[in-house]
Amino acid sequence: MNKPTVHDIAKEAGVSLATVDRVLNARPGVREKTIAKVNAAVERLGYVRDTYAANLARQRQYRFVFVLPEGPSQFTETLRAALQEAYASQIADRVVLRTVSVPANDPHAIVRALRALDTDRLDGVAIMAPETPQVRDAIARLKEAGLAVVAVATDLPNSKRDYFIGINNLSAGRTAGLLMGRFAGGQGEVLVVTNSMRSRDSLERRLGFDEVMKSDFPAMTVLPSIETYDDPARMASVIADVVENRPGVVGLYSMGLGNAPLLDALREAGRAGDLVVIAHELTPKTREALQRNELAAVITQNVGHLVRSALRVLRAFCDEQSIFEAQERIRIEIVLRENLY
Amino acid sequence: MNKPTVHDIAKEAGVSLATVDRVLNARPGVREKTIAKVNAAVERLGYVRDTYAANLARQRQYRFVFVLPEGPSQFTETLRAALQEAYASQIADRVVLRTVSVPANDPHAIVRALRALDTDRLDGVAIMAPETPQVRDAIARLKEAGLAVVAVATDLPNSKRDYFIGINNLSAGRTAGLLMGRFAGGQGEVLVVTNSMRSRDSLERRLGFDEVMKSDFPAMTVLPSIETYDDPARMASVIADVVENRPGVVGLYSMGLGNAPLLDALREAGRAGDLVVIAHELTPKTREALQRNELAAVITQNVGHLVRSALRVLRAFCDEQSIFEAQERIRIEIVLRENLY
DNA sequence: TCGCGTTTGATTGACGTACCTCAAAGGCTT
DNA sequence: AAGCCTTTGAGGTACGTCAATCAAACGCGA
Repeated sequence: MNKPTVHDIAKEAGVSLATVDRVLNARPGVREKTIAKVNAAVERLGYVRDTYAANLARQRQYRFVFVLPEGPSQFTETLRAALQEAYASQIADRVVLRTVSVPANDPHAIVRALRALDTDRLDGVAIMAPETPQVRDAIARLKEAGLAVVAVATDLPNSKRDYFIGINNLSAGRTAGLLMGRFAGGQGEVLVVTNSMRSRDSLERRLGFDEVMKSDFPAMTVLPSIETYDDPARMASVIADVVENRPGVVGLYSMGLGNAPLLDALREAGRAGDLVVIAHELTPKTREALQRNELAAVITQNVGHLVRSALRVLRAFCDEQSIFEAQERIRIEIVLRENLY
Repeated sequence: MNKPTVHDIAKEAGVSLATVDRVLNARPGVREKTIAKVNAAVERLGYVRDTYAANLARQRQYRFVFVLPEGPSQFTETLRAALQEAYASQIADRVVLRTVSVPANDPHAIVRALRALDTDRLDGVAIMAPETPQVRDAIARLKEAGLAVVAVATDLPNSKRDYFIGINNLSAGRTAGLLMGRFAGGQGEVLVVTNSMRSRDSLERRLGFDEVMKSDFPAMTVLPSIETYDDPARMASVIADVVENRPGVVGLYSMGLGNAPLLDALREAGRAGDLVVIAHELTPKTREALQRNELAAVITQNVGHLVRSALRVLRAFCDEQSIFEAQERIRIEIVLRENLY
């Protein structure tokens, strides 16, 4: 009735414990025929290795580093919090975690941080950073040293990272487009704002947004993207301009970070709740705006999942195990006033 | 640098291993002062018990049973699949799982199944069943026997269950209402269908739907709920009636199970893609309908989360540990054509 | 200072797996 | 059939924790 152990396998297969061990751990010196016998016994008894006992015996440690952008952004802050939480839970079993902060938009600093990692004392790295040629090289170095490398939130598609954990920004943009079109009734102009179009995320979101607008809501006009460069004053003037000179604007899509200034500017201009406003990332600010009907929808990803998934995937790569894709797929979540949780 | 063990604690506190063990496992025969010394050492070194080594030594087994409605419903089928998956993963470490199927709408059979459970050979039960007085009593018996009991997907609010894992159906209905109102443009009539209004889920969803319709979209009219009793013919005639005699109907909200007949009937009537149709539960059928624009939105819960959460919560109750609420909260997910994953 | 009960220490053997060593048995070639 | 290499067996130690035993030290009142 109880779970079979290696001893049961040995008995069932009619071989010694040492042989079972050799087979299970793919050590050499066992005849094909014997291997088959052991595997058959494993099948018959439905044996599954107790990974925790195994890790205990093996004294396995997973030494991971998270390289994250520094600075007081809501997103990275919640990410850090989620990391803390995950570290305290069972998911971080046998994991030793460290975080390294790097200036968000300084490619050299990122590269320096990646180079500074002691690859001998490390098993895996999770990176959130924009991709540059130097970053690509630094990642190649990590891979050559035999580390597991995953990109988190922002993909590094052209580097040798093992896996990307995050949402597809093209789909996120398409989702925003579909929501915008349906909420706005398929008529009118839409303003698109972001802090910077230099980020791949914004580019991809815009692309997806436009695709859906064009195919599904041809009667709507999407205006060129406006960049605010994290400047609240610029944001305020953009909104003021819309209110005064653009009566045809019915919707506003905020693709990037910095929703707080946007929401403030809208409230100031007296247009909050009047336009269909769609933004990304669920934060205390956007949450409040949803509740006040100042935001129509927020498109987001669950940061807790992001972190847990990163840890699972890093471990899987370290153990050369396969990944259960469905579990690791990060969902594009749509949050309205009523499903704020 | 390495994780501290009980040995390190003993050294740090200047006591023996046996004493550390007594303190950590709350065994008697230790002076208050010594307990404090040990706890201080635990604090200082940041010791965390290796739960897996502990479970290994303790030979801990979690014997759980899932009581699920039988019959070929898409929802329970995906639930069973998710359970299989979870069982194969790390989450089910030291868990021995069994499922019991009961006829969905036979309260007596459910009670019989619950009574038949051998409480001596069981640590926890997860139940998905409608609440009746007899079910309440049966659950009280399980609790008296010292088992952990959680309700899954359908709450049993008046019984002694330890926890409910699932979405708030009032909020789900409100979410549907908000989507319906915005998608339909705040004008026209809405038809509401369900297989049966006798289920608490349908009642609560309808309540939430109406609340939002009334407060946010007063210009819309919500028609009385129509019950189809799982009868495709009845569904077809309902749809035919709408198409012929109800030109004012712009939206359709399907609250319950049985979306397949609904979608078939709509397609037959040539109105697929014409009405704003909102349904619950993501299945292959609803997924396909989203892709064809025959469904505007699906409101769903992630069944994988549901199952994993149930396992985690059952374990937590067995170990008298606290629950990390935020992780166990099941989200109301909104799925459109573009975020089908 | 004796005796008694309480508190502490020292030690041991599990749990399921990994990994190592040494010896024995087996098969193959010549 | 001897010699050699490959395969297998037997046994041990370790991992971190639990749980138990028995002995030793301690504190306290009389």
